[in-house]
Amino acid sequence: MSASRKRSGATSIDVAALAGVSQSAVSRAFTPGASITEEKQQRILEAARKLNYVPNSIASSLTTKRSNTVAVILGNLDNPFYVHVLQAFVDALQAQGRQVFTFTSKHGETIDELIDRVLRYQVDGAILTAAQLSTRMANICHDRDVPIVLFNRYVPGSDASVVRCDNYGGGRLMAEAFLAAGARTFAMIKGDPMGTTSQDRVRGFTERLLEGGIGRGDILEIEGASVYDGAFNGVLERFGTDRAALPDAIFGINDIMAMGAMDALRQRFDLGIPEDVMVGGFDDIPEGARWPYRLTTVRQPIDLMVDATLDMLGLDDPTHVTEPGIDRQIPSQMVWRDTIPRD
Amino acid sequence: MSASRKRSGATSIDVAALAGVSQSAVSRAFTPGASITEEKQQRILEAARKLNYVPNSIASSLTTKRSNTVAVILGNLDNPFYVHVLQAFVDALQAQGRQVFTFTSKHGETIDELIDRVLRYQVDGAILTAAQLSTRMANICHDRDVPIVLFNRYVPGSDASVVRCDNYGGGRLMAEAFLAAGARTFAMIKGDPMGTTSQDRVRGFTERLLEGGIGRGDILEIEGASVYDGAFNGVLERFGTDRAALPDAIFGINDIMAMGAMDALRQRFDLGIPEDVMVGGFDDIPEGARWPYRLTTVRQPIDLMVDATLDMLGLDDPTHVTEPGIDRQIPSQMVWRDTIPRD
DNA sequence: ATTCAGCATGACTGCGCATTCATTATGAGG
DNA sequence: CCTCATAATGAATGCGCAGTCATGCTGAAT
Repeated sequence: MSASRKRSGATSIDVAALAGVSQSAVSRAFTPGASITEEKQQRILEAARKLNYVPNSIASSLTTKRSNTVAVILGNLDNPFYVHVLQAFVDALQAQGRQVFTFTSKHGETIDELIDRVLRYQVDGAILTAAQLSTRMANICHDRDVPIVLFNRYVPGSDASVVRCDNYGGGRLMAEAFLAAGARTFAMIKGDPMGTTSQDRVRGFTERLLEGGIGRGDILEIEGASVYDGAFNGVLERFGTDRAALPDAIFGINDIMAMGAMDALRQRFDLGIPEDVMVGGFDDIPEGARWPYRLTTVRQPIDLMVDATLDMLGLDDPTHVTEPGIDRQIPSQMVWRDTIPRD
Repeated sequence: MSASRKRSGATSIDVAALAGVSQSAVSRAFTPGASITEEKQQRILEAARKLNYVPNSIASSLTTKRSNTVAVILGNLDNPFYVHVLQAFVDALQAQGRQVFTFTSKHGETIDELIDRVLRYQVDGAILTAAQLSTRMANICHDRDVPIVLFNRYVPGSDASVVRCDNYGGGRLMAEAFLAAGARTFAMIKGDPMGTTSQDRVRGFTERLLEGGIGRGDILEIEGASVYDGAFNGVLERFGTDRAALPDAIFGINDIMAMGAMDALRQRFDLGIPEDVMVGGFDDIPEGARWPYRLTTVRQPIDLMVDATLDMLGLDDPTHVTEPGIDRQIPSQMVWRDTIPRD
């Protein structure tokens, strides 16, 4: 047991020697559909088992130029929605025989440095669920034939591929739901001001309210930083103890913030929801469906979005050409539960 | 432009040609501490930038036999605790310049098949936060010098390295807390019956209660499947509408189940916590600290556990020998909040 | 029996880089 | 000004595997 790391293990040559065949044969034995007799393959597999041989994907990637890995780039996981997204991607990609590299954008790191790290590992594709993509990096990835799909975000004016939920339309849906329930004064808990997702939902919501005859002054905006605590504290700070200042309806730009807002309303004001204030969310995370919340929300169909993303990545199609600028919007949909009265 | 995947990009040879140096020099330019003049390095870096050159880690790994990747093997992410664990590992590993392969054990896949997939990718180490490890696979990994650390689980009788919280002791702590608060009848919401973590907590809890003079008959056991819904439904089913059957105290073997139990108690019985029933959890996830719960719990110090795990992996120490059978237990600790009365 | 298609097989090459080795350039000390 | 140690450099090699190519082999068809 030398103290030096050898990280050796048997190679295909060792297996070949033991099985009395060529190295090529070993390679074929581990390649589905390769030209090799059943009997010889069994013999090789047997030898491999004896030697605890495991094919070296790294070496394999070097010749095939495909690593069978995909990068999933995440922000933080404080929003459960992205946990579900991650899980969905990992499951779907593993089912395709691909492994997932999980990247998070480190504090103080630019997106370009991040993508640089990603590219070094020769991923077959990258999915961005956080951070933006610079034009320069988009070009580099394009040159290298590494498809990139932005998940639920886009860069205005860029021609990057994006899959997203109809955030604008979803915002409108929520506004309609509130209006139908008779609300006349509103508050929005906004997320990351840089996020296009948040912006679109805000825009859809606001525009629909204005169309419904609501005055701009009756639409409050509260910063929520896209996390539970941000919304909880945002509501407390905004309304202090001034119960009278509360609007008829509060729209949390995502479920986790809507939940934070609900908790704040209940704790501070002991408010009834929806009797005293209605609340709406966005995402439809399972957590929001739980009893203390029973949140009425707009669903982002994760599975459809994930499927669309993988499809757009085009990993299995050798003739696939990543057409630039495809922007696939998956329709959102109201999910009625108990936080907005319905007829 | 061709439809065929080339996945090319410039290589170190291209850069060398442009910069008018040898390929070796390019390699050195990208290797911190290598022997190269500042001026030449700058020239090379400049050429690399022009060509959009990014070093190929795959090729590099082939010669160095180190991939700078670590596998983190997860079960499902329904328990937020493991989300925080994942995040902690990703952050810590990225800070070391390593990338994370995220694996989940697929339905119907044996752990051996999983480890096989992991090994193919030549990870420098593996962290198991889910699934068990067979002796055979432990041996293979040992042969190949791939360190494995079990996170919060162990295989009795095996000599795998493990880092875990003092689950047994934590169970005892919770029992003591309940006893001190005057509880005499108890229920436990148990998690995965196969999980050593769950078993240890149950054992510590039960033993301490028995020592405290509680009769076995006064300790109910409820299956909770380690998830919120399991606990929520488990409580509803167990107690039906029979409020009188409720114990003085309920121990959720992890926080998310304790939260499920609390919601069930409040919804079904409109119970006051802790006035009518006390509740304790385990993990100390941030979600449990939120207002509607304010859960008194036992903390698993994630950061310490993660540090210990990485330390035990010994990735940076070339002389590191993965000693078998090290079982590092991190002390757990009571976190008092509002679900158990305290003097 | 002869021919030829089609599969099975092994020798060989190269993927992109790090590393060794031998050589040359540089600088410190006498 | 010379010597020797040290740094800098490039040519060459090999990591483990998948492909390519040429050859051998089997069996069906003539």
